[in-house]
Parts: sequence; structure tokens; C-alpha cells
Amino acid sequence: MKTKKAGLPVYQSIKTEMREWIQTGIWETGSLIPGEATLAKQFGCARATVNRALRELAEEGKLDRRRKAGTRVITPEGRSVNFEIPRIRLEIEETGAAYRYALLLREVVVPPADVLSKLEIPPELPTLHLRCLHYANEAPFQYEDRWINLKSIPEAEQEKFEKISPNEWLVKHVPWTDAEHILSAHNADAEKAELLSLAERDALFVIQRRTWRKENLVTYVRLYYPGRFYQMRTIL
Amino acid sequence: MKTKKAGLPVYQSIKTEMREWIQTGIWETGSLIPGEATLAKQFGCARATVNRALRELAEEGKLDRRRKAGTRVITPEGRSVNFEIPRIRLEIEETGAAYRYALLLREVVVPPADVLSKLEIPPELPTLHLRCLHYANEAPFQYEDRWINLKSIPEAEQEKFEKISPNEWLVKHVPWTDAEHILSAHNADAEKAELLSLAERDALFVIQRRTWRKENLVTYVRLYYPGRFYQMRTIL
DNA sequence: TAAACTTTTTTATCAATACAAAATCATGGA
DNA sequence: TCCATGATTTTGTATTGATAAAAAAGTTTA
Repeated sequence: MKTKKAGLPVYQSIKTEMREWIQTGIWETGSLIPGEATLAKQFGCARATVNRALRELAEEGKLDRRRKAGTRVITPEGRSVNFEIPRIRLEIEETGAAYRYALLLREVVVPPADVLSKLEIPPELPTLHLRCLHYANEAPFQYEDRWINLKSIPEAEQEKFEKISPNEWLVKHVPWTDAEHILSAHNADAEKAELLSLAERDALFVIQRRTWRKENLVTYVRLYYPGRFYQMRTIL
Repeated sequence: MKTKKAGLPVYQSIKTEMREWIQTGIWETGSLIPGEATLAKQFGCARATVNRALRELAEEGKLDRRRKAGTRVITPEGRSVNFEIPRIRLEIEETGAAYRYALLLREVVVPPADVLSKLEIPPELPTLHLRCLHYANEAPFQYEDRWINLKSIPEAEQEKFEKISPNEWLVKHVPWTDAEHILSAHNADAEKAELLSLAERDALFVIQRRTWRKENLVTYVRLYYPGRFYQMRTIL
């Protein structure tokens, strides 16, 4: 049963062999597979090695493991897909285009209701509101509408954000621990259409992001991209 | 330096402590951190345990490890975000709505140029083309435009796809090994608007997916969702 | 000086063993 | 029959010890 691929770590070749067994149906979905001890004997290796292979396959969502209950093959309910959301400046400069940032609005106000519900703050609490545009070769590439919780980040009130974009400032000054992303598609209203040099009702690709440091919500941002151009892609 | 949280595995508590050090800047980004042997001595545990903690933090993208070069803290270039793309039927039934599937078109034709380039097949090769609608409580929820490579999956030509949706059939019959996803926003043309009960030019959330089995491309699908309603969300 | 080797450091993997924790299964009593 | 409980099995974690592999740093040679 041993398939020693030259140079490959043992636990790796065990993983690929098991993946094969799962895909070809040698190990049927839903069925119990042999225990670690048995497999270790079959593969002629230590249990710890089999354990690592099985553990990582479980992390990949191919196996379900429970103490005493054993390990079984599972059919994934959905597909787990990993996307990279690049920093806007890098995203633009990577294409060779020149990056420019412009601040459109900076105010400290009480947010409207729809934003309030996202911010997890008591109503009436003034919050830093920023609107800015990111250009690629002088063509508008992303419109950013951001709220920063001054209770979490009081230092932000001192920053003008005229030279540095909120994102870069935050990355530099505020280490975050958790984030939530929501992707959706919307029609551009008149204001956004003009800012992004689009026609009204053109499709926008929208990323909403909330960022926390420990328990405190730091910032809520809506990023608008012209939908025709923007694509997020991934290969598993 | 030990912070033994009751019940937690040692490597876990080491991980959370190290995460802390990274976030608070005790370990500066870019800087070299102590070697495994040193850390093991500090934590009063075996080197293998420290190794597991470091390895997993590296997998999470917080550390960069190289033999001989040591381990250093890295600033992530972008954010890696994991989304679950659920199977459409489950997605609908989970909300309590009734699911219905309807086949609109089934033909074997030579694909148009834009699809050809995605399919990685020689031109003039007839391919199975399917269009279908997925309803939630009789309201159209997703429009699916799919191409299936008959060279990879000749069995598909025998299937009518009147009762079972292409996705469910494929999941059942064709184990896949790789997939590529592209997300974007588009304006609905007249045809799609009518199918999805939308106004023309309404924003659509579009998922394009290509699926391979080993080296062979199996299927290319475009999934259209009404953008106002559809949201993909994740919490890291 | 520059290229080719060698040394050495550091991480990567593996094995063998031990104990912990969880969950099933069987057993016995109410 | 049903529930509680304890034995047993299986995975999870940790330790120790050892070797392999990678790559930087140093050394030698042409």
C-alpha cells in the first residue's frame, strides 16, 4: 500500500493517497474509515504521522473526526472559497497604473440609522465619517465610504486624512483582531455614478467590512467598485 | 511567561499568547523571533509543541518561516477571507422557503467565443449547454447558465436534467479536484431581468465557477443573483 | 574577485510512547 | 423500559529523541 513519492514528506504522500481514495470512492462518503492505529500499520509509519494527515484532511473539510466515534468521509455542504482582498494601493500599483488618493469629505457626526445598526454604538454618539476616492491612472477605481468609531480610536480625530488614506492609516495604527465581510451588487445612484464616472444605475460591486479590535468595533466601511471591471478571483 | 489557561491545549495557549505579542507589537512586524528551541525553554514545553503553534500561525499568515533563516512576523499584504458558497437548494431551504427547480434550455452546441475561452477546449467541439432557474417560494432566486464538457463527462449527455439540477447531478456523479471562482457585478439585460422578475439594468451579483477533475475542465457556470438581495458574508 | 564547496544553524519531519478527553457501548439497578 | 454509570475505544495532545533538508554564512580554490 505504500506509495513513496520521492522527496515528499510521508504525511503528505499519505494525504494525497487518501484524497485519491476519497475521490475514487474507495472510501465511500459517509463511511467509517479505519482507525489511526490500523492505518499506521498499513502505511508502515507512526500513528502521529497518520494523525497529522487525517487532521489536515479534516481541516480541509474532507473528513469528520470524533473521539471514539472514529473518522468518516463527508460530502461538503458547500464550497469553502478563499479570496484575497488586496490593499487598494497595491491592487492598483500592481497593474502598473499610477495610484492617487483624494479625500472628499471629513466630518464628525451622528451616523444615520442604517450605519448605526452596523456600528454597535449607542445612538447620538458622534462618529468620524470619511468619504474618499481612489484613482488608477486618474480614472476613479474605488469609492470608499467609511465610519470610524472614535470611542475605540480617539487618535483618529487628530488625523486629517488628506495625505494618507483611512485604510493605510488604520493598518498602521490599529491592529485588528476580527473582521466581517459582506459582498453584494448594487445599482449606482446619481452621486456614486458621477464620482466613479459611470452612468446612473450601472452595477457596482460592493464590499462592506466591519473590523474589530478585541471586542471593540473599530471601523465600518463600504467599498464601491465599478462592477464591470472589478473581479475577485480565486483558485482553490 | 506562562499563561496556562485551564483546559486549553498547550499549543493553543501558546498560539493565543503569541498572537497577542504580534498584535501588541511586542514582536515587531518584520523582526526575527527567537528560535524554536529558545521558545520551548521559555514556555517550558517540548520543541514539537512550539513547532505546532508556530506552524499553525504561519498557516494563518501571521508568520513567515524559513529553514536556517528563522521565523519572522509579517504584515499581511491583503486580507484572506473565507466564504462559504452554499449549494443552492440548501441555501433556499435553510430560510424555510420552498425550493423549486426549472430547466429552461438544454442543447448540445458549439459554444460562443467568450465561453470557449473559458472552457479550455478546441473550437468546434460540441458542448452541453444548460440554462435553469432556481426558485424560493416561487420567486426566482438564481439563474444558472452552465456548460458541461462532454469530453470530460460523456455520461452527462444521457441525463435530461429535468428533475435534477445540473449542480446536484454533478456533485453526485463527478468528484472534482479544483475550482476557480470569480465574483463580479453586472447589469441585467432584458432577458435576465425578465427571468429574475427584475427591471432591466438592475444589478446582478455574478459568480463564475470553473471546475476541474484532475487536469480536465468539467464545467463552467455563471450564477446570477438579484444583487439587492444576495449577500455573501463571512466572519474571520 | 568570483565561483564552488563546506560548515553550521534552524526549521521540518518522523517515530515511539504516554496520558488525556470524549463519546460510545454495555451493564446493572430502579 | 429507561436511566445512570462505568468500562472501553478512538482521537487529541504532549514529550523525547533523532534525522533530514534548506539556506545562510564562511572557506577554499581557480
